[in-house]
Amino acid sequence: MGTSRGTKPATIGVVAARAGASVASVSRVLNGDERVSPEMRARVEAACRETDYTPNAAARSLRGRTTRQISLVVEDIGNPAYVEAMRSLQDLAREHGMRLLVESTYGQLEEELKVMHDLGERYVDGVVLASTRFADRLTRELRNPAVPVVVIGSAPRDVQVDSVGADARGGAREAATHLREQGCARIAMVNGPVDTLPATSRLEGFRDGLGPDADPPVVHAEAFTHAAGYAATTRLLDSGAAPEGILCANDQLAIGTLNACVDRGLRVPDDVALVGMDNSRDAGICRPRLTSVDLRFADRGRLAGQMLLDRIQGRYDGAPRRQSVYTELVVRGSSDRGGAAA
Amino acid sequence: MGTSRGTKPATIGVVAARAGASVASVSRVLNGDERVSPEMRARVEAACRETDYTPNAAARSLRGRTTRQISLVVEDIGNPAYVEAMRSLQDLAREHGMRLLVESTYGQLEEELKVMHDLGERYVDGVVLASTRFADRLTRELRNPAVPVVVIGSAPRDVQVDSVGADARGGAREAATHLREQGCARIAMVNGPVDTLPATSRLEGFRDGLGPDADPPVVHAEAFTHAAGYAATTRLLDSGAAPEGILCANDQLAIGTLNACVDRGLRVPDDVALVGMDNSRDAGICRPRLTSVDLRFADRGRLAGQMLLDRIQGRYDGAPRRQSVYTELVVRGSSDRGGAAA
DNA sequence: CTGTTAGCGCCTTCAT
DNA sequence: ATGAAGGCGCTAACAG
Repeated sequence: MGTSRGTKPATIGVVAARAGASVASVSRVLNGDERVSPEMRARVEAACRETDYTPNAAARSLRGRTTRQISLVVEDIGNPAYVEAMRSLQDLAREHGMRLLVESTYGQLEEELKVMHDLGERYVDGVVLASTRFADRLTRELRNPAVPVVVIGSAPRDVQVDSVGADARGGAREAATHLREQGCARIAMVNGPVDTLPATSRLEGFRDGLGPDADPPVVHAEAFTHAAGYAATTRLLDSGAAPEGILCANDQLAIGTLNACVDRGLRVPDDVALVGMDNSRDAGICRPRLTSVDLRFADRGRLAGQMLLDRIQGRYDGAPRRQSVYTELVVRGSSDRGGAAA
Repeated sequence: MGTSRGTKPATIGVVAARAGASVASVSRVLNGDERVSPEMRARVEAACRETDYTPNAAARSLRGRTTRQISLVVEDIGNPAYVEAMRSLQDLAREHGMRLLVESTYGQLEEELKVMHDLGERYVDGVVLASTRFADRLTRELRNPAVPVVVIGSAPRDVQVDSVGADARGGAREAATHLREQGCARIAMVNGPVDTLPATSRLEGFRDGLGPDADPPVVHAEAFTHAAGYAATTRLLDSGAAPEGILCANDQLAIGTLNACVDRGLRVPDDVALVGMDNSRDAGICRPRLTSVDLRFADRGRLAGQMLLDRIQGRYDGAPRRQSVYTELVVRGSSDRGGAAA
């Protein structure tokens, strides 16, 4: 026979009738308008309770042209770094009575384009975009989005959009330097897919750290995942490189690299020292723990959300702002050949 | 000066004007109604393109009383098992032109209540709920939800709601039996928080597997997290239990347990064999790899989504349906004392 | 095949 | 302090 969901929800009109008031008064009470007598307020509130009234989000959105929803678009929600950004963003949204939608595009340009295009439907008030492959088409799409957009990560220089970057290049440089200081003779890099922005900047930083004369082996993984890191490292080791230190472009790759090394009987950090990037949750759950460059995704998620709210709530309406956070090398056991850290 | 977002989006009215048609015709074209002449269709489509028209989601929702959004409510989005459910659910949603909202409640009853209450706003067409602590109040709330709800996990017997369970008790039993077969003399359990449903059923299964005469040590972690698993295991080992096998109530706890063992110099699986539950991504990223009971969260996410769509799209309107999936023990290195598996 | 129109539920001037 | 009424953008009758 079906559930009792048949009883359709009360509207503001029903509440008004029940309270012997006008819809306007009910609306005022609902929205905390001062200009209502205490008795009226009491009657309306009682009526709301009695009718189990809840405002209709669609009607409010249509009328108020605001949805109280924001969206986070990431490439792969399996990546713990994005999960951290998501979490802080969700907390922020909640503090402001907003909801968070999550779209995972799996690095498919088509998906990202579709998501950005759908923004025209205005089902969200704004978007935080964490994308690694800014193709030309997406760039163009971003020139005039229907709602505010804030990018987490490196936005191309010619794209005019708010962004919260991190000095990944500097972080990679520091990591490479650290590996040298640990006495690693040959240092290699397990990088991300060639066509991604992070791969570019992190490789630059890696080379910065090793100096212009070095010609270090670099392999590119097919994705920023454990499996891809494992496969890429296998290729690297099979090539006979025999590195004493490896910088991985993110922690997921580093975990894959760690496992590849372990499975070959290499001792970490004695035979080979490892450094990852992101300092995500992954870094603490392996043994040895992973040295990693903290790219502060949680902070950046919140910062991005704040910039977005500035736009949404009209507090800021100027030229695109580019924020950048400091990065920090967190040394743990995977690279500590002195023997101090765990 | 601000961006060019000032140009407000075209409505169906301007498209109609531009095409020299009525709004009805435009609406028909938009919705694939057959009863329009090819010329009309062409004109309207051109006008849509020229005006860069995109339908307004709020107006459609208000009119059609459907939002094309569903929501996933989980306790902790940091748990990879939920991430898997989320992923498959998002894929399903996308296939049906729907969007997914994610709410992470961190096990706060207040948050869950609020989320369930907000459903009255009808900002989503339905909800998939993955909750571990069904308090009485939530149970009551669930008695008459504003939109369809499907539960992933064990719904209490007296709650009338669609659900997709897994035979966790049977899985735990199988895991305990497996540990016995591996020759573990003393077997302990690192369980989840006492007041959670999974903790109960998994403990039952664990006891089933060890037999009625056993009185195994059981510690309860404060949460289903790595850190809590580490802490609980430390307590267990400090108590002098010296188990040769440990069943952990989920993979996150198991990772924590693994690290606690490693940090104490215990060899896994030789000194102590470990089994987790969920068979999430975590199980494959540690060394040794984690033996785990597959609770099939990805499958269950999709199944839950399908049951939800059945309700939303009116294909099913009967009594609550309870599905349950089989579980499967996946043996890996952490418990393999024979020496076969990796 | 095409157009006109009512109304989804709400907020907000504008009057009183 | 309260009420009446228009309209947000769209779809689905209903009329022609």
